[in-house]
Amino acid sequence: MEDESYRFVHRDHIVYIRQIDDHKVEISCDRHEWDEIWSAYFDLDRSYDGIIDECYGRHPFIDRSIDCGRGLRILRQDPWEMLITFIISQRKSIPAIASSVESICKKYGTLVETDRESLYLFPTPEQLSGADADGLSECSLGYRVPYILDAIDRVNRRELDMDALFDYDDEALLNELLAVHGVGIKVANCVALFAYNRIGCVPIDVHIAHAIAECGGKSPFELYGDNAGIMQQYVFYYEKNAKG
DNA sequence: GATCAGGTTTGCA
DNA sequence: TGCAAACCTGAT
Repeated sequence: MEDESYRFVHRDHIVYIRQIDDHKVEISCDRHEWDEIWSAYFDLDRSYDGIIDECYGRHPFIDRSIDCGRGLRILRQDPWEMLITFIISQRKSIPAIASSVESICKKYGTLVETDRESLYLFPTPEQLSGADADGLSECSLGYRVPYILDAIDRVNRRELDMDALFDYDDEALLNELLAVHGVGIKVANCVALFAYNRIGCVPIDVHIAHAIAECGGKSPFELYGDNAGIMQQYVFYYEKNAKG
């Protein structure tokens, strides 16, 4: 934002956070909303320092990634939004993904006025229930349109209950997600990790695959059990941003 | 104009 | 079970 604060949106909640100095931040919401919504969203109950202490020293490539990515956290984002967003993500660049998601928000989502700006929320399954192939095509979704329609249909028919999936174990959760047309193993793991906080799940995209190849073709993530997904995040950041 | 981008499906050994 | 080819579309 222009005043250098960051905006976060979770369902119909919006918060602005601005860093004041190394130890202070300014937060736009009240204590109650912070405790009810944002504390969980930022995964604040989890000690990332503790996880790093536990994991550090097992593999040189991972150690290097941790050194570059210290401070990263896995957000607990909305499952429905993550499902649709990661279906869209396949064979798209990040700017193209953002553009498509923005188009969907603007076309189907609710307009919200905060004291700083107006923006469109990500549409609920109900709001998308009226979407058709022509409308979705206008969001530059290409061959993903029938995938999105299947996801919308499954949720609105209650064949897929995004909230109920919180109670499933990892394997059952992945299987439910994989049943959606256009959802493969990578997208399913992304939703599991970034929406359901399954930090043992490791989405393998081109960057992670490249990292594994650099490790002689043997996945270093097997060394970390339930924390493998967090190591994946450090490696992803390292491969994409910090390397070289 | 060709190639690629945070994959998945489909078809065929 | 395993491996290519095909797939929409915008960016480089």
